[in-house]
Formats: sequence, C-alpha cells, structure tokens
Amino acid sequence: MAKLPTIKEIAKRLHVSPSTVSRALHDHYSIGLKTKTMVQQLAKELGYEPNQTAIFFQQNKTFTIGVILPELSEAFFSTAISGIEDTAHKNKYTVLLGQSHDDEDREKTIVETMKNHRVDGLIVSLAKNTVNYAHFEMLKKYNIPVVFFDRIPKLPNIHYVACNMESGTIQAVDFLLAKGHRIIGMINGPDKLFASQERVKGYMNALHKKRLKYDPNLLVSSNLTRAGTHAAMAQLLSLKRKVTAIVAFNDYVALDAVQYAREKKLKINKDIAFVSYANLPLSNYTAFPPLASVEQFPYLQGQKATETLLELLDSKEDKSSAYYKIILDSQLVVNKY
Amino acid sequence: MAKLPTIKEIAKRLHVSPSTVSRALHDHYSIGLKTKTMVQQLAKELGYEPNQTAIFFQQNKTFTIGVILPELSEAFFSTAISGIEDTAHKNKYTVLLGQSHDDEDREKTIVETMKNHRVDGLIVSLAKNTVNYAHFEMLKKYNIPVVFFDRIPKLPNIHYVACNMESGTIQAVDFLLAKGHRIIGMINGPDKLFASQERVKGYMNALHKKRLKYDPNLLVSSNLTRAGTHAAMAQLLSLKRKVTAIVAFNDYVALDAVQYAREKKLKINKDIAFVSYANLPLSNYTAFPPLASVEQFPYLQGQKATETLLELLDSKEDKSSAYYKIILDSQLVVNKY
DNA sequence: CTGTTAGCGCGTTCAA
DNA sequence: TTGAACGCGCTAACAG
Repeated sequence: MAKLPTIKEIAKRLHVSPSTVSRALHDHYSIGLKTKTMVQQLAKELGYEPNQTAIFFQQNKTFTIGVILPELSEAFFSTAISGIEDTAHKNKYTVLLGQSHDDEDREKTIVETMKNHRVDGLIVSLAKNTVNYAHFEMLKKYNIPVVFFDRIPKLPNIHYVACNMESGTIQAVDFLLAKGHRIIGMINGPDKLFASQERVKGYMNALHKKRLKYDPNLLVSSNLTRAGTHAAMAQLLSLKRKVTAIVAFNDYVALDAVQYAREKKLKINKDIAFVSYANLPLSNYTAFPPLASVEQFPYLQGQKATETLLELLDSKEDKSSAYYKIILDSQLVVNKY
Repeated sequence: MAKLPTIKEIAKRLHVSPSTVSRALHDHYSIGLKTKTMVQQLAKELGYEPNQTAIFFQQNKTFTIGVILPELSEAFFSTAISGIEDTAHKNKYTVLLGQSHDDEDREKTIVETMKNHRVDGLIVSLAKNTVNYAHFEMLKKYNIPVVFFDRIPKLPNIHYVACNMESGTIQAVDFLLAKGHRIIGMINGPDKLFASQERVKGYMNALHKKRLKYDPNLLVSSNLTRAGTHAAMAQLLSLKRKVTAIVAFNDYVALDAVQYAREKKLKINKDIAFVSYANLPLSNYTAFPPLASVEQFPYLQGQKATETLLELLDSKEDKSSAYYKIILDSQLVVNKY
C-alpha cells in the first residue's frame, strides 16, 4: 500500500534536484560519482522503479505491440503467437492480445481498443469474413504500422508474411508420384480462397513437370464441413479411374476424408493414401495420420512478422515506401511410422 | 502523420478553456448546450481521440490485465485465454499476454514486465517448476491483485479458480461400473501432484460407494512420457485379474495407452475401454477416442478468474481480507459414437 | 456555466 | 557538475 517512491521523493530526501536524480539513475556522464552512487543507493533501498506509464506518456511510445488473431484455439495461431510473443519479449516489447473470433465487427473494435492503448504497432491475421479494410488503413494516419500474416488483405501497400502453399503442394504430389501413385485426387477448399488456388497451381505444376496429364475430375472441393468433405470423397470415389491417393486441403479435411474412406471399407495407406496440410498437432496420435504433411511454420511466421514490425518501429518515421513482403516456402514433412 | 488533435488544440480554436472542452466531451452537466455541441462537433470534425496513455498515467490505472500462462499451444490454456480475453474485452479491459514456457525465471521476468507496465491485475497459471512464489507475493506491495487458476501455488492467502478432479473421477468410475466393468485400472500422473491425489480420491470414493474393495495393483502411475505410459500399461496388463477398463490421467496418456493396447492386439472398447481427462480437442477425430472424458471447463475457468479479478479491481482498495476460492466440479462427458 | 491553476512522474532543455 | 523550469495531455479542485 505504501506509495511507490518517485524521483521527486528521492530528490527531496537527498536535498538535490529531481533532474539530478533522473540523470544519476541513467548514469548520465555529467553527474559526480558521489552523488551518483548516493542516489542509486537510496533508489535501491527505497525500491524505486520508474513509472512506465509516465514514460510511455511522455515519450509517446509504449513498447507494446497489438496482436489480432482469429482464434487462439486453432493450433496454427496458438503456435504463431508463441513466435510473436517470444520475439517481442526478447526485444523488450510486450504483447497486447485480441481475438476476432472471425468476426469483422469484433476485429474493428479491437483495432480501436489497440489504437487507444497506443500500441506501437500491430500484427494481424484477418478474420475470415473481413472484406472492408478501412479500420486498418485508418491506422496509417495514426502512424501505427501493421504487419499481416497468413490471412492477408487484398491491398496494395501493406507489409506481410505469408507461406507459399504451391511449393509444398508440388512436394506433396511429387512424394505421392514417387510412391507409385498415378491417380491422385485433391480435395481443395472453396475455389475463391487464395490458398485453394495456390494448391491447384502446385498440383498442376507437379503433374506438368512429370509430363502427366491433368484430369479435372480429380480436383474436387469441400466447403470444409464434414458433410462437404464426405461429399467430395464420394465424388472422388465414384470415378471410373480408381483414385489411390488424395491431397487434402488440411488436417480436418483429411481426418474427415479418412473417416469416410474407412466407412467405405477402404484400407488406409493400402487402398488409398492421404497427404495433408498441417494444422493439427497430433498426427502421431490419430490412428491413420496422413502419410505426410505440408508444414506452414506458424512459429516462424509469427517470428518473422514480429521482426518485421520491430524493424519498422526502429526505422523511425522512415516513411520509406518500401513494403515488406516475406514469403516462406511451405515444405513437406513425411510422418514417421 | 498529422499530429492528433488535443483538448488544448480544440480549446484554442474555440476560444474556450481546455477544461471546458474536457467537460463538454464528457457530457458534464454543468456545460451549456451550445458550447457542448460546439465542442463535440469540432472534436468530431478534427477526429479527436483522447490520449489514453495520458489518462492511464493521470488516473494511475491502465485497464489492462496481465495474463501469464505456461504454454498457449496447450489446448487447455488456449481455450482458457479465450475465456479470459472475452470477459476482459466485455468489460473494456485489455489483455497483456505472457507465456512462461514452464520456466520459473521467465515467469519472474514476465511478472516484472507486467508490473512495470502497470497492469491493474494479474491472472496466472503457474509454470510447472515454480517453487518460489516471492515474485507473486511482492505484488501485494504494489497493490496488484493476482488471481490464479488451474495451476495454483501452495500459499495461504490467495485468490484462485480451480477445477475439482474428484467429482469427475467418481463419475468416470461410476460410468465404467455401470457398463459392467469390475476390474478398473487407473494410470495416474506423478504421485506428488495434487491433481493425481484428487484422482485417486475420486477413484477410491467411487469404489467405496459401491462397496467394492480397492486393489492397489490397479493403481499405477506414469511420468507422462510415452514410455512411462507404456510401462504403466505393461504393469496393468500383466496382472492376473484382467483389467477391462482404464482411467487415464489425461488424453495424451490415454492415446499412448490405446496405442500400446493396440500393439498388444487388444480390441479397444471390447477387450479394454478407456476414459480420460479432456485436454485435447479432437477426440472425435482419433480412431479410438476414450469412451468418455472428464471435462475441466477451461473457458469457464478463464472467465471466472477474470470476473473475480475485475471484482477485486472494482472494490477499490477494499483490503477486505476475503480470499476468493472458486472451485468448479469437473464433469464426465460421454463421447458420442 | 466557465476559466484558472495545479499536478500526475518523467526527461530534457537552458542556465548557472 | 548541478538546478530550475517546462511540457507531454488530461482531469479536477477551486474560483468566479
């Protein structure tokens, strides 16, 4: 309960001026050794600690970065935030957290809150249904830089970190081809998703490289519900050409697809093999994990995004109209067992 | 880049005093309608927004609560923080995040950081190996209340929210007994863990209620590694009395145990059934999920913890030496399918 | 109804 | 080597 000591307090006790105390505590060169030690001594005794809120206020800088994510219970994001938080922490920054729960309005109010709290910068992964970006563009006026990652707005002048799905997809198809599969299906996500388009590109690309022709029937899409995935599976399994391997849009899709296949009495990894994109942790716990997963490095993305933001913050007012676009390559990881 | 307008600025333009502006913006009763509307009008035009850091500083209150968790990639904690964040958000508070990664030193520095940032209060789930609580007790001097949840220090005068494992364990054993099982094993965690002790109590209690006698051989413990769990399974399966059901310390243990059982050619849910404590999301994805899970309500715990903290913050300086101890009852949830 | 003054705690001129 | 004075933006006590 005892009030925390302030610089003034120390000054009074020592019969010196507050500025002397301030300087002494900062090891300012122009302070006599005696006074300096005297001040530092008493400061320690009293347990003096600078009032950060005063400093934030006065310096107009909070050493705080705001992080807005859709959903922390998604493994992808909870891993990503570890990367963010660790990097921030390492650089003496602090993380203000907000979840949009994939709701644009909520996202808006969070941006507002963060702006009010005077965060130095923002790291954002968009809510699924955000179509209006005004609440982000407005931040320019306040000179609050934003780095997006993973879910990125379609805007020209932004900083972002993302992971290219095409490379991983190529690797995935290559992997299946190497295993001898020739009829490889793909259960993609909704067509309009950029992530879906990248997957298609990778798929085609891999086939093309091997001079295999592309059969549009092998490309189906799911609305990402279980039912949607089951429907997609039904479509694939009804083809005359027998599909022996499937690239699934993500782990959820893969698990639903596996479930469907098992219901149809197909032997997983014998009659049909799966490859997926990692967003669940326990491939090694589930009985029939995908043979391999395309890894998107969420921790690394978080880390890169934070480093980028910190760079932006350091290069004071640089107004350099350069925009960071960091694109990692996804990578296939073959599951053991 | 244009400097944000301040109260002073508005005052100057309108040839009134800053305090008038301040009051007008706050709808103070003593301000004339004309001036009030005039001020509010210009404020809107100029896009005035109060500088929170100034207010924080002046009010000595930040509307920020610090949250320290071991690991966000644990589903339990990422769900918990949703409860925390949602509740905080609802009450105009903001969440400052820190992960200890189960490291006591890191935990300490985070506490320090949060104190410096002048959080109004703290919500903490302890790092696994934290044995020294000085960094938390010190907070009393700074008048920063702490509410612990789930992982709680052994200290007398603290606020906390926890979940009682005994009730859920009783329900779990009851459930198995009702299914006809008589030889029910338990793979517990390390003996010294409070959580383990509660589980044992529940186990014994359930048997006792049904006047069944307790066989100590049925109670084994795992160090929570896969190997440890396999060893525990080996021990249980080597017994002369054939174990037909097992209560596993948590989902990880359950999955490892299931894996072991399958290796030994046991039919899951036929030869042997499992019940577990929920800490993984996708029981319904894994091929052989536990029949039922003891739910610990992480979201609710986070919510309760936050509500408790906010209450503490509201009851200004109440110094009421009452300590909140909120204990939820865990509850068995039978998995569909 | 409105203006003046003061002060939150700190860093930073400018002067001595 | 030190001190006095000022200002960051805002609220509040005190006058009028």
